[in-house]
Amino acid sequence: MSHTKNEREDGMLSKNRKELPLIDDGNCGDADGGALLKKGPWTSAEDAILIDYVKKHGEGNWNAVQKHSGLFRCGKSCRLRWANHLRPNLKKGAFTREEEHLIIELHAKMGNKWARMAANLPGRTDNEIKNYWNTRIKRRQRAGLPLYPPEVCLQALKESHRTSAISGGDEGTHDILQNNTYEIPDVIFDSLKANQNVLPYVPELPDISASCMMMKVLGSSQYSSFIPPAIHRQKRLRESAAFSPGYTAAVKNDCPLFEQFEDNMFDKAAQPFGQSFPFEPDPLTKKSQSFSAFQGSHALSHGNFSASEPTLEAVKLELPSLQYPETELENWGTLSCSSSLLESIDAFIQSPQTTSGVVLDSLSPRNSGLLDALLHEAKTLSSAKNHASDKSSNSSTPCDIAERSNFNTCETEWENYGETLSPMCHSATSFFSESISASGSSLDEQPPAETFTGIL
DNA sequence: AATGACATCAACCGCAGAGTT
DNA sequence: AAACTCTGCGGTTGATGTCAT
Repeated sequence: MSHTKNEREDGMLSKNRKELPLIDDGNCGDADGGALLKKGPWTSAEDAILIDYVKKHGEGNWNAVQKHSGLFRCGKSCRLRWANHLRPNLKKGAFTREEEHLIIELHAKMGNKWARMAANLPGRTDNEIKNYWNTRIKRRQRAGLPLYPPEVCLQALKESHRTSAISGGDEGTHDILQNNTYEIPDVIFDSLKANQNVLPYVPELPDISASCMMMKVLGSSQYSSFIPPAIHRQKRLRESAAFSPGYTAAVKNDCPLFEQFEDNMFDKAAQPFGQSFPFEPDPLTKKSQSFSAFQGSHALSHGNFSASEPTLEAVKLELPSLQYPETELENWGTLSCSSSLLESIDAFIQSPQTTSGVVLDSLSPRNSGLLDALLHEAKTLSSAKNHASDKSSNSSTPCDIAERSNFNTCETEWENYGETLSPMCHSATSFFSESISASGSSLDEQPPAETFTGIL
């Protein structure tokens, strides 16, 4: 591929980029003694030089390449070219189905950790995976489909329950918070690797570590106050900002109620939390920061949407992702769980924990990611209003609650509650409803109707 | 055939962490 | 301890290809 392109480039130095090859100002982010460095596509001649250099000197010390080889490329560029195109054992061509499955699994676990994902896909580069995922995002956004198959989401929910049960509270969360690298246990990857050869996908997913999803949530400013100082503030801001523009636009357009919520709710909601409310009370930035709470609540937010690709349908179509089948990957297991899962969400929303636990809970989103983040948000908001009601047992899991929940009641109450408060009134139920109306057009992305009848 | 929208890919940029001086 | 360098990562952009109209 790259070769073909290079050959073409060699033959036709036509368009501006080739006629006037971009010359770096000399630093390429690095010191290089002031030499003019070329940018833009690599030619096969340059490739040959680089390959030759690496053969002689080995990888690394990329900044020395230019000095020793006469290649007018900065070290970064050389490293990238080598890593993505020239190094041996690179697998070219489209991803196989197995690889696609694996990428989805890995992304559910890790988020946008392309390099680490690449480590689990021999011969593939982080750039390839990243491109694949971004393409997938666009494709599925357009089709109104979730990024993650329900199985992955369900596993996340299960994981969250298990983690909660084991940690008996927020300790586990704190552990994870402090371990901001959110390492995935090797055993999980071992499991993944073991499954690599038995794909197409088996519903019996390896343990989905929801912590990664949570960390995506934590990347948002909502939880920035919980992230230990070890995480660079700039990075936190960057991460939280990554999704914000599109999301903000999306909700403002798709969920007009949020305008009211935005203006009124956070003042109200913040009161019970005092200074602990996890937003910076900067009046100048209040809007965006406040909104980040919801941005953060969407566990799929960070990493699933490119900040450069804000789409209006993103939120309403992506939020209920766990309700959609991955028709593209039809083996993602049964969806029978989805409706109960859905009910669980609404039921759990409807059954906030005791007031005494509210503050603590609000400060400690459990490490289940997607679903718990959603639930956590809902609970937090619900608690702001629902001081008196302590209807349900704290020990109830969403699943337990779901079994005895009244779906309609949930929805009604949320409608009432959310009328002036929250985009989450569109959450769970409403978002799902909206999403259903947006059906994909392409064959592999068309959501099967039967799935939705089970939900609604 | 022309055109525009979308998809794909390669490459760059800025940042952060680790290592070194 | 501070400054510097190298390396790697993730986000983003731009060029090109492909497809539909």
